[in-house]
Amino acid sequence: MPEQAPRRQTRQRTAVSAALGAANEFLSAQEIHDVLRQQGDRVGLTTVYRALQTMVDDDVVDVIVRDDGESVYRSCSEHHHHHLVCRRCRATIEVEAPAVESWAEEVAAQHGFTDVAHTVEVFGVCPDCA
Amino acid sequence: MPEQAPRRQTRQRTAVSAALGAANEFLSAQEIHDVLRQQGDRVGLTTVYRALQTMVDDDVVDVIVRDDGESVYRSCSEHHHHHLVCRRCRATIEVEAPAVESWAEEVAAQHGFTDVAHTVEVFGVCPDCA
DNA sequence: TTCTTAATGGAAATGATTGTCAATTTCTCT
DNA sequence: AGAGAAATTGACAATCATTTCCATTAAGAA
Ligand SMILES: [Zn+2]
Ligand SMILES: [Zn+2]
Ligand SMILES: [Zn+2]
Ligand SMILES: [Zn+2]
Repeated sequence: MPEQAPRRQTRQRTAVSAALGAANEFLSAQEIHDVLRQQGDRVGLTTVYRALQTMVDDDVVDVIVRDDGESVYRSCSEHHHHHLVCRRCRATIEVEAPAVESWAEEVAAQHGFTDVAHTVEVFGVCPDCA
Repeated sequence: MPEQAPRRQTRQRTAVSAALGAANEFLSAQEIHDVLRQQGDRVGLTTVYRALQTMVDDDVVDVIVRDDGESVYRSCSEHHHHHLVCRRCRATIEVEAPAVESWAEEVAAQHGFTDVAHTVEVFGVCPDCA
């Protein structure tokens, strides 16, 4: 039973959530902040970071860390999935990976590992960008 | 034919390479710098960063970005592989993932993606730490 | 040995993220 | 509606890994 922290509904959180919902790609906190500013939504950058953090904690947003170390966020479906990301336009498709799930379990078990988790991302160039 | 950049053999690069070779785990640049200092090898932190970067470019070192955005490095075998990492002691095992390789190809092809790459890491608690 | 140029390293700069804390706002209770 | 406790906000400072700068050093070819 994951402790439900109290979450108050504020203009700022609604704005961040809406911005993420409108995008199909992973966005950084700074990018979200920029989007909001251009829309006229005045939200502090610190607040954007905090809103994203709570959304990640609540499992309503996925976060991945890019090669350059910057974290990027995306509104995703709730069931377990992975991502197919275009490295040109950053369009993102959620994909299921049953073969990977079972492989991860298997290889972990073979080596006696417990409490297993895994990260899987696929990158490429999408048809539109090719 | 990947352009071979000229690489001079220096005391510093040898030291970094040796430190990585002696470790079984992923180490950050700072950690490598600390290890060298404790051994009496005086190497500038900037130089450690540069040595690691060239090694990554030359494909003799693997790098992954941790959740906190810090890059960590490890001397790995040359063939394509993935990692099973203990989140307690950080012991690392190289693993093959034929099922994952074919799945990645497949899912990318299904969506018309080309120039495909992927990242796969498995985390857990090793038998010694359990 | 001489020379060209890659390599080094200390300090300063960069840039994302987090900490601080007073002011504001949400939401419950009356 | 009004009061009050507690969560939230936001401007600014602080942190911290990594990069940039640049003058000095040293590897390797001739
Ligand atoms: Zn997702
Ligand atoms: Zn490896
Ligand atoms: Zn362990
Ligand atoms: Zn693979």
